[in-house]
Amino acid sequence: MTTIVEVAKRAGVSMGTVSNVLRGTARVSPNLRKRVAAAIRQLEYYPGRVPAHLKVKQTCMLGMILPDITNPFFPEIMRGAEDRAFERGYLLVTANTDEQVNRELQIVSALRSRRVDGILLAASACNDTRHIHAAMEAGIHVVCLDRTASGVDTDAVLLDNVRGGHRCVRHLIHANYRDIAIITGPLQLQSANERFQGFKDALREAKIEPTRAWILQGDYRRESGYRLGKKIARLRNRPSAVFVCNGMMTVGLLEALEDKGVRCPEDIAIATFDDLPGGSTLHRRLTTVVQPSYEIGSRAASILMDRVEGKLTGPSLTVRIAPTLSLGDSSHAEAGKSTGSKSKRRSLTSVSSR
Amino acid sequence: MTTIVEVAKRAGVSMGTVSNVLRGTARVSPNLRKRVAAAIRQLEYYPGRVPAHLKVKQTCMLGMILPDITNPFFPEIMRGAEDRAFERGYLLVTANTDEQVNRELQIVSALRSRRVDGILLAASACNDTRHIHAAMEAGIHVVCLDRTASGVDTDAVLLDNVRGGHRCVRHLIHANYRDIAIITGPLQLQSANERFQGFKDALREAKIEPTRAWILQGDYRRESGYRLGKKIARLRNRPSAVFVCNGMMTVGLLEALEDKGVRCPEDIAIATFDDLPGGSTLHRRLTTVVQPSYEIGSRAASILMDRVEGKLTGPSLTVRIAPTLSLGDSSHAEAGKSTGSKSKRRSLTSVSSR
DNA sequence: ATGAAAGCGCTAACAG
DNA sequence: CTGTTAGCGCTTTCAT
Repeated sequence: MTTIVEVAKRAGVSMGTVSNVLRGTARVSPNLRKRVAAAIRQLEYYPGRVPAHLKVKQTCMLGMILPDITNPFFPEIMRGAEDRAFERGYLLVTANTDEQVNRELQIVSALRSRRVDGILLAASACNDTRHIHAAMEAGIHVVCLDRTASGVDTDAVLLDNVRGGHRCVRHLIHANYRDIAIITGPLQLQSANERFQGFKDALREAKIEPTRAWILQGDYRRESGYRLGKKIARLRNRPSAVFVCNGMMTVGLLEALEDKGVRCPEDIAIATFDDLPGGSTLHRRLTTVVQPSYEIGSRAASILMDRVEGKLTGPSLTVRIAPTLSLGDSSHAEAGKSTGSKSKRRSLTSVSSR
Repeated sequence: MTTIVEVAKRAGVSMGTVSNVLRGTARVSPNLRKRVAAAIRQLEYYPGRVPAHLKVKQTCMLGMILPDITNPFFPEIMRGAEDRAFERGYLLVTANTDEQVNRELQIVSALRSRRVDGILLAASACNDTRHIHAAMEAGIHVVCLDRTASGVDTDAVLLDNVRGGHRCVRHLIHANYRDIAIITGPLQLQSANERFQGFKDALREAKIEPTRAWILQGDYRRESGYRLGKKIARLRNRPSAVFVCNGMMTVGLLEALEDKGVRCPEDIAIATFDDLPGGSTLHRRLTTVVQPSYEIGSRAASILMDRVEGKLTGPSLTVRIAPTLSLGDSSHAEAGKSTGSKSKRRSLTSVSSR
């Protein structure tokens, strides 16, 4: 492997000079600069950042820990983060936890040993966050994404889940559904809890008493949507609408309903969090709370790099991002026969008007 | 930051000894070993791999270059690769090219400067592969995924595209469709070309003359599927079936058909490469050539690490992975009204029988 | 079995 | 402006 010394020798200068032209640290005479450039080209020298890191305490690598990139919610987040990172010369080291704290622990450890400058974390549902604490104490910046790590004071970029759930359910109520079931996420997860809260708020506002049997706890995964969908289909007093707290569960729910011959929206209305996998268009019949995932990743990465570079200091920040309500016809019984009407997508704020 | 020296001091041993207990390089007396362990715990010492790399020429990081993680075909590949990598102590540094060679070039460069041990590459469609050549000459192992980099002799894990296309189209023919259109991928891409080849082979076998106007070139992206779908819908002599060469374009095609009021399969049959985003179940009506994406990533990563570790030597390997044909009813006109029949999924080999 | 010491490739003072 | 030099944190001989 070619090193800086060889380049220096070849160009007949000192390694300090080579370093200087490479990094622009100091002014170098055009003459030498040219010779160095030539040597670099001839030797195909590739400056290595690894040893550099020993001096300059930066690797320009960010860890990105996600539950599962296979969940279509996350790739967009990753793109958002990557695009910002790449612009600023950072690379992303990514890993999936499958929601297992144990794995999260190993990953954090692996990232620390590689000396990443910071970590973007969509924390697994668990109260044991000692590893996060430890990392932060060691000076590694952490920005939480989508969900916070419980009991740790980090920067965070989160969706305004309460609001999303609230508006979504309110929409159902306004559309004249009053018997509304909910399929929640795993309630130990902050986001799931908040969406549930939004649901309850909306019911309370409308003075609707929540029905026990219509509160079904899922785990954000397809299987649970399927299982609970079957349960709903079998219910003697079936709700007229379901609010589903994420996209994967909605996929499962739709399968279950199809299997049971329950039609949407004729027999039951659906409104859900998350675009379904593949973008909304294919499923434009669904009414969904759309999360600006790309922006979530993008904002989080920017904050993280600002911290790393010292451009951002002070107490930790929490950014709440507003979701958007996309109106399909899964929540309008009379629209059942519609053929291919485009869904309207409005900013949530504007939806507040009836 | 705690360093190995401080640990050594604290434990009252030399840094060499600490290193030895850490890496198990040499036998250390239980006594000292215990003291070292204690010191490490007290100081919360986190061995860093960065300086280690200066001696041991390995970073245990693999680069993974994909066109776009947002394309639902890739997350599974990434999981496959990551799972294998993580097992063996490697981390993945990922980046997306958006099919732009220029960006690919920058990424390769960034990865090289971080001294990754090897690169998993789903190459962008381009003939200029000097950067790949250069990387390989510099001793960085490259394994191509899904598509090869043209003109470079690397290991590769590819789908058997010709076979997939062939079987899929043959299935259409057996189902009595003879007027078959194709929406290809970008033909400068090997995979697109091969699928097209499979299409042609199947027609030739059935002695069907290909119709010029039914050969539509797309670019694997949704928009092109939509555009070409409209074109098909407008055609005076409309084909009775379409073979679509990837999932994203099928999404577009379905949209276009819906917009034009063309029903599938009553008006036109569809068979496609790739599960649609969200898993097959939601779209189980579609007949698809299913790629074992997880396995592709998994195999590629294993080969790469074997190369890196010298467990695999010799000429470059090409693994061809067999796809699976999943029969839906999008390719059976009479099944149009079916409500929720499960799709049958058979191994391709068994499909060879009529 | 353990310690001392010489680098790995690069950066950053510091002299000149 | 340019060269010299002293590390960065760790591994790895090589003596002991």
